[in-house]
Amino acid sequence: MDVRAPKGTADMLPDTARAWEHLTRTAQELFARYGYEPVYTPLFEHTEVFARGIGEATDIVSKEMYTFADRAGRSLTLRPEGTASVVRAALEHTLVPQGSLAKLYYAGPMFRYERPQKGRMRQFWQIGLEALGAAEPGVDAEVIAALWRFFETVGIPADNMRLLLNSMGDDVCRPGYRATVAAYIGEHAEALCAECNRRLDTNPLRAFDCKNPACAQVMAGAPLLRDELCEPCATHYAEVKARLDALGIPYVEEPKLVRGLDYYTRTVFEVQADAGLGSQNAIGGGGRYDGLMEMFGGKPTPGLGFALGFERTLLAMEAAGATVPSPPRADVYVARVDESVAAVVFDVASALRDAGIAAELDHQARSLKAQFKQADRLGARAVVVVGPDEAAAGEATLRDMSTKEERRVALATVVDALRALLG
RNA sequence: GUGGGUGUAGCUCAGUUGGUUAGAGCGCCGGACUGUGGCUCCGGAGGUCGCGGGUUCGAGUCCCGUUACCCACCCCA
Repeated sequence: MDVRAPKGTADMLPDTARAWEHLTRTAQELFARYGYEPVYTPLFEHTEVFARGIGEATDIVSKEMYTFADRAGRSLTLRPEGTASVVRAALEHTLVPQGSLAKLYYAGPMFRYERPQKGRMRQFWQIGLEALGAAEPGVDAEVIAALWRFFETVGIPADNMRLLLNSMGDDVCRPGYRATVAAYIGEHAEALCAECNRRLDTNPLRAFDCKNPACAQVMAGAPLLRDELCEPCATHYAEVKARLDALGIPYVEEPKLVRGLDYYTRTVFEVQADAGLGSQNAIGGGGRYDGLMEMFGGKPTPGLGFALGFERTLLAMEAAGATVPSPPRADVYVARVDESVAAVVFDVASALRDAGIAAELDHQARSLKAQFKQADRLGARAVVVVGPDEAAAGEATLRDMSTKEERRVALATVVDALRALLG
């Protein structure tokens, strides 16, 4: 049997798992302050949820989904992102009745069949947040602020990040702009790569993302949506920027920022961090999707959200020297001099644990010296030693690891004595 | 899907123009007048040299294939 985890997946070993718990805990505390509540949706959905929500022509749907048939023949897909599922759940459970606002966040694994590289896995972990029901620009600023503050909170300095911002317009102004860009591409077909030409019909705006130097040069001269937004979109965009300015959150307007998921409208944003990352430098991103709920058959409901990548965030944190808290693994180590007192030691450790004190003991009949070394490694502040002498007297020796002071206490008072010692 | 790089002890890596029992550091275990830590010293365990062919008297060292991982393109968190 091959014991290696499947390509593109990774076991979250203790250090990484602790980091994940730290980030999710940080998200819980921070997002709660912004009024968001947790939500968990299934790891797989009917394929249609993603196919229609994200867009048939997108890379994610056309070539990166883990799609399979279950035993009853249903076509299911492992979620490649979280927004479509949350919106589907909001529709199913009417989380956004007329005039209300649903503020939700989630955390968990996502799946995309891609070639793994630095910061890109087939199973990767995201924390995301969605605000459904509000069209006002203030929500855009709130969501972006939550994302930005999250990164700052986990220790990525603002100087190491940059927030890219753009508006993609809406149903009123985007179609016209799209046609304009398509026409522009048509005029410069000769100078553009095959991929850009191929996307002329499906998604011409993606040509702005093309890293082919020739394409980039041509697209640099293309008309910008920013200059052709309809009045409402232009006003909305200006308002979002004003709110961000007021919050003191720095952003860079990036007219060429075009997200790869079809559902985005108006505000789109991305946070990039260079230090520690490879070419996958987007640690978080998102945008507004005012037409998504309707696309699923619901009433027109505005909304927006973001997702941030756990693995990439961790890389950026490490590069910034940010650390994950790692509490001592044991407050107390209960050591035994020989096997004759194994039962006594076990009882003492159990009593400590029942009393809420993290206690560890030896299970391998190791030497006392080895037990002390272990106590040291675990960060134990005290060691309780029990040997034949102590056992015979119904006592234990209690050693304060920092002062090296030792004293004998009755077994019955060990818990209280340690409570006092540990403070 | 395309391209490049790398696969030697648990981890990070050395291994000379192919030549006898494959090494180091860290980690782990044990010991330093035998019931005690963080330092130091000593000792020990631990390796199908990714896998399969081939060349050769002889391959970790050369050739071919294969597989895994890494990085990049692409795309995205």
